[in-house]
Amino acid sequence: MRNGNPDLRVIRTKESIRHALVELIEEKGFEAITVKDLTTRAKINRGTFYAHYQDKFDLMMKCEEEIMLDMSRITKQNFPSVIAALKTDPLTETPFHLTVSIFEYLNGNSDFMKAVLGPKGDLSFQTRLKKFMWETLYGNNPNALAKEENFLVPGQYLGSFTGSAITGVIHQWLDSGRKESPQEMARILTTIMVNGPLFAAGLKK
Amino acid sequence: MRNGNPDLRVIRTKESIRHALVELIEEKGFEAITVKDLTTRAKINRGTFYAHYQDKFDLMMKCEEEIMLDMSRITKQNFPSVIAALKTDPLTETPFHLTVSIFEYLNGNSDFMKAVLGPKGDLSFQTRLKKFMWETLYGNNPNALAKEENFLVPGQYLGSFTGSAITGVIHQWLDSGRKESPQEMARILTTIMVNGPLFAAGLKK
DNA sequence: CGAAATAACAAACAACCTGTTGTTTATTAC
DNA sequence: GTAATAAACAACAGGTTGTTTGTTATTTCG
Repeated sequence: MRNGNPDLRVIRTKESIRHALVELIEEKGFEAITVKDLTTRAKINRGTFYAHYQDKFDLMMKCEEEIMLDMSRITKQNFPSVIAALKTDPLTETPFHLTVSIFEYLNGNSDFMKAVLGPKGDLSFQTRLKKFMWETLYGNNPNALAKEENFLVPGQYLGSFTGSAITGVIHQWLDSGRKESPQEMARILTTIMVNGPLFAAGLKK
Repeated sequence: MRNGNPDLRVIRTKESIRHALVELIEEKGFEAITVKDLTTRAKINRGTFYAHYQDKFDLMMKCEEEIMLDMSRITKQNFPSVIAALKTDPLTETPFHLTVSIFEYLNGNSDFMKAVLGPKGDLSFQTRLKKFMWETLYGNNPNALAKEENFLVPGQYLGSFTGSAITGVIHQWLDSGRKESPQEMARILTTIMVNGPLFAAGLKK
């Protein structure tokens, strides 16, 4: 770094480390990874790792931060009024197109996402992702949410139900090889959300 | 142990270790716990720990196994035909009473459950719990599930949606202090399942 | 191009955690 | 009471961490 210009060596090193991280999470799980594992796999000196990251947790945090920022950008820039659209009509095109965009983004980052959402991944990231989905759908003020009068149940349970459900579907999609297209996944998710899981299973009416 | 009689010291030691485990998961997260942490907190020698468990993963596994066995027992003994009941009428009393029983059991083991489901908990246990919820509702044969003709979406996404959603609601309940009774939680969960998350939020019709 | 800046390197370190060893102590059965 | 059995223990070797050293290689900019 000099005059704000990035050093090519830094970029190469960081890319190498992050690639090693994804591989190792899938192989042995995040908790079992040692810094030595990462640097051996990335073919860099162990001291170099500590020049860029405090520890493996710091590395993980910075990778996750990038994902969350991207997802926020997609949501807020392209679809500023998802909640409004949902309130007038949940079947409108806006929420559907947002869902397609999210799945398209996940498709491009599937390696990392699959690793951190998998059984050897990072639980705190799941929690953040659930909360993101919750807030994207119902807004980011849980107190206001809980006081909505036309809710049949407390808002917090609606939020946790929905956030977890969406995250669960995303994980299932990544884990089973992304056979469905983002458009198809958006249709599936919208169908369950609108009809409810029991009706979508043919168990109702 | 001799002639099947339990040694009082063993019981004391194990209880002490498990109590320390719950405390430490909430404090620093499972992955950051060392065996030394556990034994210091439990006031036992580190070698003693290895006499009972292979490592911290073995300890965790045995604690989780107990929970899963209990939940299976509750489901299978008292409600052998939840799926049949759901197919005839999801609003029947059987699924509701099963839900109450599950929440009552979770209420009695809330310390451990809250710890392992929390952001510093164990992801593989969440996966097992989701699968358990999935199978309890829709049966334990994913292939048969995917081939059901009256499904509006592929069965695997219905399963992951529902399993994750229920687990998410349970976690929210544990995390926000279990203010609602098991009966009230069963009502909330049943309401969202039957009506769907959007209708339950007043966003539909 | 050449000089200055900076990243990456190997090596070494004290501190810590791990899992195993052989030994001592406590409990149980006869 | 005593022998058998199992739990609890202290000490050890091996590995990881995070940091530091002086040195080399690469990149940036004038």
